Amino acid sequence: MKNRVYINQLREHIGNTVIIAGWVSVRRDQGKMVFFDIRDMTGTVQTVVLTKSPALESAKQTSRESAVAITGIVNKRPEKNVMAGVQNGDIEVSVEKIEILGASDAPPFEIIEDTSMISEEVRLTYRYLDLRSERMQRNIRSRSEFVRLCREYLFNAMFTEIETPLLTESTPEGSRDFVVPSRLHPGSFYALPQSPQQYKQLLMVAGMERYFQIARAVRDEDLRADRGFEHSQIDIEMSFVEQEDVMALVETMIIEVAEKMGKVLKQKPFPRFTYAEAMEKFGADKFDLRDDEEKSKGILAFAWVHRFPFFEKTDGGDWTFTHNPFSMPLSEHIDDVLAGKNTENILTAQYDLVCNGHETGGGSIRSHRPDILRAVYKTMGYDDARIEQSVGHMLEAFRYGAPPHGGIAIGIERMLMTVMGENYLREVQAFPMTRGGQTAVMKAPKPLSDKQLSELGLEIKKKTK
RNA sequence: GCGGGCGUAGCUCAAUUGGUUAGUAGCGCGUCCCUGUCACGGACGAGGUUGCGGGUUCGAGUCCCGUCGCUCGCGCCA
Repeated sequence: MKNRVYINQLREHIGNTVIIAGWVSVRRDQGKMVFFDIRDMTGTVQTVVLTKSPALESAKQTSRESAVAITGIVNKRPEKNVMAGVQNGDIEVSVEKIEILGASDAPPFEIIEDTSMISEEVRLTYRYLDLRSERMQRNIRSRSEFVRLCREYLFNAMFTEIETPLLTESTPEGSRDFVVPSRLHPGSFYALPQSPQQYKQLLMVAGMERYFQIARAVRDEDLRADRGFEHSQIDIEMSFVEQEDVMALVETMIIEVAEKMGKVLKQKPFPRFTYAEAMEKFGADKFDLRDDEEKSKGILAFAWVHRFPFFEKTDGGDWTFTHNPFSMPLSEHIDDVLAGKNTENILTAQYDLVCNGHETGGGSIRSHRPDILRAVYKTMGYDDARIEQSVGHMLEAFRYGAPPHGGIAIGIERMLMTVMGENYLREVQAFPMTRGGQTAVMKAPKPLSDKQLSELGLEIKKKTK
C-alpha cells in the first residue's frame, strides 16, 4: 500500500492527509458522527467521521474487527478532548474515506487486551483472533525479539547458524519419538528430532567449531502447563571448550539479551549451586530465588545448577543416565567410569540454567573420547553389539580427531514464559496444541485416506477394548 | 495410564435441600434515537436439545453410571 503511515508515526504528519491501515478495535456510533479506534501493529489511534464527511455512509457499514484503509487528516485534538496517558490521546484522524478491505463478522469473543479469561478451547479455535489481542501480540513479538537478540549476539561471537535434519533416526533411549512413515522404504520410519544432539556433535567433528540453531524439538510425551509436544530451543555447541567457557558465554548472552529487553536481573554473575546443594536447600533441581516483591516486579532470578549425578537406578535395577549419555563425567570420575565402578557417585559435566522456578536451559561437556562414551553405555548394561547399533556412528566419528566440545540448549518457550511473566507455555506460542494433542485452528491429527495408507504400506489395526 | 477441577445463550457467568415455561443477568448481536465520544449513552428485540448417551424419580441443569472435550497435577519427559 503506497503512502501508508504507521499509527505510531502519525504525530509526524499533523495537518497532513494520510492513509492508515489496520483493524477496527472499537466503534462508537453517535448517529451524526462515528468514532473508530483503529489498530495496526504499531498502536491505536482514534479516527472521527464527522457529519459532513463523505465517509459517513460507509462508516455505518464498517463493523468491528474489519480490516480497513482510512484516508484522513491528522489533527491535534481540541484541548477538552485530549486523553492524557493514552497513545495518540492528543491527536485523531478526521476521516475522508473508508475502504473496507476485509469485512468482519461479529467475533466469537471479545478481543480485549488480555484474553486469558476466555476459554482456551475457543481461543485456540480462533487463534488468529486471539493473537490480535494486545497481550498475545506482545508475547509473540517479544519472542521474536528474544531470538533476534540471541542471534545477533552469537553471530558477533563467531558462531555459524546451521540447520540439522528434521527427518532423522529414532532413538529408543530418552523420550518417546514422533515417527514418520517412509514411502520409499515401506515398514520403516523416520523420527522427528527430540534434539539436534548428535548432529551438532558431528558438526564439531566436522570443524565448524561454533554452531548454533533455532531448533525445533519434538517429544511424544504427555503435556503440561510448561511442556508441549513441540518446543524451540537456542541450540549451541562449541569446540575446544570447558564447562566454564560455555557457561560464561551463555551467561553473558542471557544478561545482554534480557537487559536489552528491559528486564532486571536479581543477581549477576548468576549464583551457582551443586545438585546436592540445590536438593538440600530447595528440595528440587529447579527453584525460584525471588522474594514476593521481586516477583511482583517481574525480576528475573537466574542460577546455575551443576555437578549432577551421571547415573540413576531404574525400577528394574539397571543403571541409566539422568540427563544425557553423551555427557562427559567430571574429570575426577573418568577413571571410575572406565573401570565401571563407584557408579552411584559419578558426577557429570552437566549444567542447567534455572530461572524463576523453571529449567530454562541445560547442557554439558560431551564425551569426545570413544572409550569414555563406550564405558557409559557399558555401565548402562549395553553389550558391544547394542552399543554399536545405538551409537556406533558416533564412536566411529570420534575416531577422526574429535575436538573436546560442549554446548547447551536454551528453551525458548520456558525463557519467554519467565520473561513475560506467563504461567503457560501456550501463551508464548503462536499456534499451540491442546493438552489432548489437537492442533489450533486446524484439527490434526486426522485419519489418512486409504490411498495414502497404501502408499505408505500401512494398515490400521482396529482398536479393541 | 492414574487422580483433581470444569462443561448452561456467540463470550463471561447465575439458577435454594431435585420443584412451574432455564436468567428483566453483564458483554456482544439486530432495529431505532443521539454532533465530541473514547469500554460512549438511551429504547426495544432476538438468541438455549444445560457437551453427548443411559439411569433413579411424580419431577433432573442439579443425583447416579457411562462417554466425549477442555484443564491442573502424578507417572512419563536424556
